[in-house]
Amino acid sequence: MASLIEGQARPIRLADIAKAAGVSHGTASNVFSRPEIVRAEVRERVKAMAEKMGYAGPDPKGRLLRAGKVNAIGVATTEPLSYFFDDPFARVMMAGISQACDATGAGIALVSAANQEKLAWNVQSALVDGFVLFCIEGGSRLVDLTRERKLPFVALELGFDDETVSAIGVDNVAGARLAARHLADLGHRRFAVLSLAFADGRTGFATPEIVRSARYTGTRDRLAGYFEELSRFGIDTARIPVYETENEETSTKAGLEAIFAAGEPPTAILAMSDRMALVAIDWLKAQGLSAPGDVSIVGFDGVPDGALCTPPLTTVAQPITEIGRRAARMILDHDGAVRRETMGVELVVRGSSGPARKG
Amino acid sequence: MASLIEGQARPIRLADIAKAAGVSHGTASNVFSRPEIVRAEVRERVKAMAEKMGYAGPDPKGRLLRAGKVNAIGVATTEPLSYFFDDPFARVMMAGISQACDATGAGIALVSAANQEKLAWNVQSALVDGFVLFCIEGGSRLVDLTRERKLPFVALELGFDDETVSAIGVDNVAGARLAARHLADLGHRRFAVLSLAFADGRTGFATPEIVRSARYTGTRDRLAGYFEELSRFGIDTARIPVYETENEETSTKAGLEAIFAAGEPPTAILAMSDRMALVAIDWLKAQGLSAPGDVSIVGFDGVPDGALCTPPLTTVAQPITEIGRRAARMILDHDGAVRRETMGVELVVRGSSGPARKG
DNA sequence: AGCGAAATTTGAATCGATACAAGAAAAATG
DNA sequence: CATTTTTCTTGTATCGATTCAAATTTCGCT
Repeated sequence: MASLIEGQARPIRLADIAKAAGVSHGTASNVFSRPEIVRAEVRERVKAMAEKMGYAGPDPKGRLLRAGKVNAIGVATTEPLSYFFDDPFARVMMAGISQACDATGAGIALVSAANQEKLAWNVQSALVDGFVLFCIEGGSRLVDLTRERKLPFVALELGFDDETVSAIGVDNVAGARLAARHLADLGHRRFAVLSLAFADGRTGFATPEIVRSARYTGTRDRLAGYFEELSRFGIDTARIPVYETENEETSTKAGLEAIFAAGEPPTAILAMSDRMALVAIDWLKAQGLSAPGDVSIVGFDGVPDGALCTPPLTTVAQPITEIGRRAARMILDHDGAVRRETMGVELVVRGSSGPARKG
Repeated sequence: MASLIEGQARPIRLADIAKAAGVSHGTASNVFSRPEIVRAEVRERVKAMAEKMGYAGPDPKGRLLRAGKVNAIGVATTEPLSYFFDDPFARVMMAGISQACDATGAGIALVSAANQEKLAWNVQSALVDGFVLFCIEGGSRLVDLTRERKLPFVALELGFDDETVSAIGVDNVAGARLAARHLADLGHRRFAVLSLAFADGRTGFATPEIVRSARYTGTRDRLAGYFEELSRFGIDTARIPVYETENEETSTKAGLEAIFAAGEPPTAILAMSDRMALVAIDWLKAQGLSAPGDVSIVGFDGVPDGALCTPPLTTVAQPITEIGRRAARMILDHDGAVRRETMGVELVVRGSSGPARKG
């Protein structure tokens, strides 16, 4: 059976009601966008006609072309869209972005795609005034793609050396040092590192070679911070296993297995993300090991979940919400300048780290 | 100081590079949208010119007007945007919506506003092909506003009698009965209800009068389900306090205080949302009462947080993700028909409910 | 009634692309 | 070399509004 929609040939345009009401395009437009400059009588006549003809109001598609501004910012990632709602880090970040958008009445467009072609298309065709980029796996490609749009954009997590792109991130070296010092102070001497990616698509133990040629400087900086600090305690960092994961469960578990399979197990794990740290806590429990009894763990990020798990996670907390707010504001009040901001971090000591076992 | 942006008079258009490359609009357009039909030589010439002039590629604003389809669905609420990332129920729902969008490559536009005028404007000007409406507080206004756009939309939570709007919800009566029976079976006889709103902007104990004239039929149905079932156990439902909250912390605590201040305290609380149930658990702990020792609690929704808290929450679980997926698909493959779907619910018994204390 | 000022209304131009019928050029065929 | 095909290219119309200078109407006042 034919639906109501199919009945009407095509949607009513502003021009249609203008003609029907016997006024010009311009006046009809004014009735909706600046009603105060139209004579009351005419205004009512046009409105009545619009009502009668079932006019849906000025179509934003038309307005947009004329006005040029969408009043929305795009948030893009190479992950699927559900990442924004599943990942705790992303959620907190989005909350910050939301706050800034709420304050100015701007909207948020979520942009993503599983595969490369679609990502390109989605970034190219997103109706936004600028982008906030979640630079995780594949971040550099995303930056290149976005640059093409010639719209303002901010990369989150400062993962790039490239000084020409605006970015907000944290002091990775300082944060990593905080974590390392905390564990060293507790007497730990045997460490392992669960690392984020140094380059796209890698997984497994990272060689010094890989570290040196890291594309993601954030990862490199965190490792550098760990090592610098541990060196000061006389620890031979060359012997510390560094396992690169994809920051999710499977590869993190693989990393833990590899780390604990090889020789003398660590008494402390430095994880470059809370996500990996939380997986590690679960994994240890499953192995019959206790945290912090047998192994201490310190994460990085400061996601809320870390406070809720058992034991609660010691971590290097980033001001995630504030980063999100600032990123959104950078787009919203964009002035053409490239800005690179570095935020401070804070060590939050909770239950997952404790004194090293004697012996 | 003048920025680079101010330097160039205005962004380069497709027409500009067409002229510069000595081809027509049409050909230039084809170079980008259907490169295969343009002779290789010409194609390269145009592309080179585009590159040289710093053309950002076809502007989606222009394309949109011509094409008509945005390829994005709007998700709207009367709450601030951060609601989508803060509220556990919303998050799970959004995950479902995201999955459907990922599958078809569609984008998601988040629409909201704190105040009424902005809400109207944001709904009117959202660049989307349809809406999914989170009908919470103020949902009916949102529906009215959205209807004006004459775009397909789906109301979540079936909160309306209005049979002309597409909606997806759950069988509230059946779900409520499940919860009530569970507690009655455990021997409870003194109940209290933490209720969602019956109408906008109300808070406090609900009179039969208020219940009768409920605008939100979802709330009414849940209450009816509770009462029907409890009646079968010979419980006088007229004596059960029903406190209407705004489904957040403050008013829920106020409700608990009011309930426990009045006469004989309940041994079981029926909460119409997990959110309220979780607040109740915390509140009881703070009062030195234990759940389920002193008071049993059963929630409604089945958000993941409920499984994690202490004690874990017994609740009536909705298939939230599936609802989200279906809602998004309704918009994505819209066919003009009004659809109203009712999903089943499931009682998930966890630690927050236990046998009633003797005496 | 007549005149200038103020308030409205008009209509063409513009925003930036895509679609398509028709024309032109190149390639294939006799 | 003429003719038919095939492959490209062109130019115009269209998508749906907003803007703004110019034209017109209304109004207040003498």
